Amino acid sequence: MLNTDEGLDTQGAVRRANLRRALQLVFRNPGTQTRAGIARGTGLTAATASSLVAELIDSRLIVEGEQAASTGGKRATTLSVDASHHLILVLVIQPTHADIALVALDGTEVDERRVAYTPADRDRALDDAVAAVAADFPDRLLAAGVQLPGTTDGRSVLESVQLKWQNVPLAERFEQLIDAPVLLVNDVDAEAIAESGMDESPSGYRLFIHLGGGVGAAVTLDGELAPGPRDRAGEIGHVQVVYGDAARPCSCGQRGCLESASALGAMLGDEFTDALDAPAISALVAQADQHDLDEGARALARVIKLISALLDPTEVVIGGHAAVLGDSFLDLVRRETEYPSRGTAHVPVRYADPRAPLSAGAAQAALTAALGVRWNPEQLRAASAS
Amino acid sequence: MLNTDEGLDTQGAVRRANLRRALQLVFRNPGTQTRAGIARGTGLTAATASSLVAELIDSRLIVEGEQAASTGGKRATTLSVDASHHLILVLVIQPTHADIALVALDGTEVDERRVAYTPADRDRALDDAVAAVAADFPDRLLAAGVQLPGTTDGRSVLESVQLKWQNVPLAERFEQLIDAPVLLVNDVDAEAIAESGMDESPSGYRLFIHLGGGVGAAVTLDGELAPGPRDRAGEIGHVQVVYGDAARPCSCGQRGCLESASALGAMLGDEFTDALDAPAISALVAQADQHDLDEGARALARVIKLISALLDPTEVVIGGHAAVLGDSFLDLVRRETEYPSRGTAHVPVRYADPRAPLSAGAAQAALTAALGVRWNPEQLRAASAS
DNA sequence: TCGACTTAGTTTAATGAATAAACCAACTGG
DNA sequence: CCAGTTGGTTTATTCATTAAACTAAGTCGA
Repeated sequence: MLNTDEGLDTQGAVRRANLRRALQLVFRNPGTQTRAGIARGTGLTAATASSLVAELIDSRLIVEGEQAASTGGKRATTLSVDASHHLILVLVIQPTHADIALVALDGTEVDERRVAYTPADRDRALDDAVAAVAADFPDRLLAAGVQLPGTTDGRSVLESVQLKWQNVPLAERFEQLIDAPVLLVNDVDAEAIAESGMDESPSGYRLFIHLGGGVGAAVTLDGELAPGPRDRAGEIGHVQVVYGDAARPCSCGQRGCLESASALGAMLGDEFTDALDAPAISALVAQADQHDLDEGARALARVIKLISALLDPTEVVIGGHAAVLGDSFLDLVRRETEYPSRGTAHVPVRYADPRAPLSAGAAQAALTAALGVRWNPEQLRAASAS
Repeated sequence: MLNTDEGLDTQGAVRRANLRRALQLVFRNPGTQTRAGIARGTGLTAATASSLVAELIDSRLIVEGEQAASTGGKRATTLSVDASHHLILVLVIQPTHADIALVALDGTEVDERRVAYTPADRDRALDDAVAAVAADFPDRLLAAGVQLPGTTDGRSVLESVQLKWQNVPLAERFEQLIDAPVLLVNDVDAEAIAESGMDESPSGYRLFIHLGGGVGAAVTLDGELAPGPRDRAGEIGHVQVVYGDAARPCSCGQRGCLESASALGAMLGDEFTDALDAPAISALVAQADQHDLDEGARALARVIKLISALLDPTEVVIGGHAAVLGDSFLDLVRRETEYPSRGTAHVPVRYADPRAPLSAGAAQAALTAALGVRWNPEQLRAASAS
C-alpha cells in the first residue's frame, strides 16, 4: 500500500501520494483532523478524502475519534493516529549492548529491551533479539530503524570503527527476520533528525553538530536528512581547523583537528567518556580549564562559519552532551560566529532540545521511509515523558 | 502542459510526469530515441509511449526523424529535439552591459545580442532589450534564465553589490514582458550547473568553486543545484581560513579571508581583473610570486577538506579563470586535500571543463525549470563550438 | 419554533490516463 | 516464402479522481 515506495507502476502512484498526504495531515493534527480538513488541506474533493480515510482506517493507520464541536454545521468526526496495531522497531546498537524500543504510531514506547553482548557473540545476540521481537509482535512490525555509530548508506554498514564492522549488509539480514523494511541510520544523523522533529515546521538547511567523545555533523533539509549519498558525510572530526603552535596532536595522528579542540574529551580532560552521567560531566565542567573551553569554542565556530557561508542554514544546533557546558560556552561560540563586517546575517546557534528520547531519530527516519510521514512535535515530547 | 509545475490538481499530474520522462529520454538520446525506446525506458506500455510522443510532437518539443536501421523487425522512427520553434532566452547581466542569447532546444544559439548601459539607464535598457526579443520571436519563448552576480531566490535579486540592487523582483518584471517563466540564477551557480551538465550522468554532491576577482562556491546534487533556500548560500569568500601572521587584510575589513588568499587578484596581483583575456592572465601567472600561489592553494584546500568531510562530494571542480594557473597549482591543492591518515577517501579535484559556453548554465537551469529536462553533454559541446 | 443557512460526509455518473490484448506493418533470416 | 521479431496503433477495460446531487446534523435569527 503506502509502503511500496516510488514504484515504476505509475498506476496507483497518485493514490499512494494522496494517501501519504492524507496520513501526514492526521499525523500533524492528531485528534483534531477531520475528513473535511483533509479535503481542504490537500485540495482534493471531499469524496476523495473520504475514500482515502476509509483506506487508511482499513490499514489500521488511523482511527475515528469523537465528534468535534460544531463550527456552524454538522459536527465532524475527528481522526487520530491508530496506536493500537502497527509498531516501529528501533534498535540502537552500541559496542557492548543494544537497546530495543517498540514505538507505536503515536510515538509512545510500547516495549523496551536491552541486549548485552561481547564482540564475539554480538551478531548472534542481535539476530536472536530481533527474531524474538518478531515472534512477540507477529504481523505488527511496520518498519525498523537501526541506529549505530559508523557510516551507512541505509542498507549496509559501510564502516564502523567502534563496532569493527565493514560492509555489513545489516538491513538485508534483519529483513529476513522481521518482514518489514529496515533502515540503517548513523547515530549523529539520528540525533539531528530527532532534533529537527522537535520543530513544528522545519524549513531550510539545519546544521547539527554532535559534541561528545568525538565530533560529528549532520545536515537536515526541511526536517529530513539532506538528500544525496551519505556514504561518508558528516565525518568532520578530523578536519584541521587549528594551525600553528595552538594545534594539538589528535588521536588520528594529525594535529589541530576539530576533535582535538572541541570534543568534550579535549575540553574536559581525558576523564570524560560518553558513558558518564550528567552530574559527573557537570563536575568535570566545573574544574575544566577555561582556556581549553575557549579554544574549543573558537575551533567549533570556525567550522560553523564556513559551513554557514556555504549552505546558509536557518539554524545551527549543538547536540551530544554539549548542553552541560552551559551558556558561557554557547555565548562564546555565538560571538565567534558573528560577522564583524558586511551585512551577512548572523546564524542562530543553540543547544539541542534535550527532550527527544534516544530512539526518536531512528524511529522518525523509519516512519518517514515507510509511510512518508513526520510526527508532530507534541507527540515526540509526550513520548519522551513516558 | 509540461510547464504547469507541481500543480495541486493531482489530476494530470501523472501525465505531466510521464511527459517529462519521455521528453528527457529524447533529450538524452536525440536522433536515436524511438517510441519503443521510450516505452522500455519508462516502463510504460507502447500505447502510452505513443500517446506521449504524439502530445510532445504536437507541442513542438520533439520531431520525428529518419527510420532507424532494423534490429530484426520493423524499422523504428527516430525522434529528436525540435529545434525549430521554442527558444530559451538567456540574459547575462553584468555591471556595464548584458549579453542576450537565444538558445534553441538542441542547444544551438539562434541569436546573440549585447546591451550596453550606464547604471542610470540600466533598468530601462534591460526592459527594452527583453521586450525587443519578445517582439522579434513572438510565441516562441519557452522560458528565460537570467544570470547575474548576487544572491537570488530565483524570483528576486536579494542583493547584488556589483549591480547595486536590493530586493528587486526581476522575474516578475520580465514575465510581464515575455509571457514565459523567468528564473534568476546566481552567476557562480550557473557556472556550476553548466559544469555539471558536461557530465553524462552526474550523481551525488559536487562542490564547485569559482576563482576570479572574488571567490564563490556552489553545490550541485545529481547535476542540479542542491535543493533548499539559496538566499545567501555560496558566499564563501569572506570566511576566515588563514590565521596568525600569514593572515592578510581583506577588502571586507577582516583578515585571513579565503578571498584574501585564493582569489586570483590575491594570487596574481592587483593588475588582475575578471575582464582580462586569457593571454594577459597567463602573463600575470608567469610573473606571479610562487609563495602567493602556494598560500592560495593551501587556503583553498582547507575549505575543500572541510566541506568534503561534511558532504562527501563525488568531485570538487575549480572554475572561473583558475585553469590558467596550470597543473602545479592544481597539484598543490590536491596534495593538501589528501588525508595523511585514516582510510578516508581522497576527493578528486579538477579544473572546470572550459567547453561550456557562458550562457549554458542559465539556459540549462531555465530548461530544467520549464520542462524538467537536462541537455545531453554532446549537445552542450556542439552548442559551444558554434 | 420554524426556516434559512452551514458544514460534514456519502453516493453516483462522468472523465482522464494508464493498461492489456489484439492487431497491423515492416523487416530479417533460414 | 514463411516463421519469427520488432515497431507501432487500435480498442476495451480498469483505476482514481472529479462534479454534482444528496443526506445528515448542526447554528442562528426572526
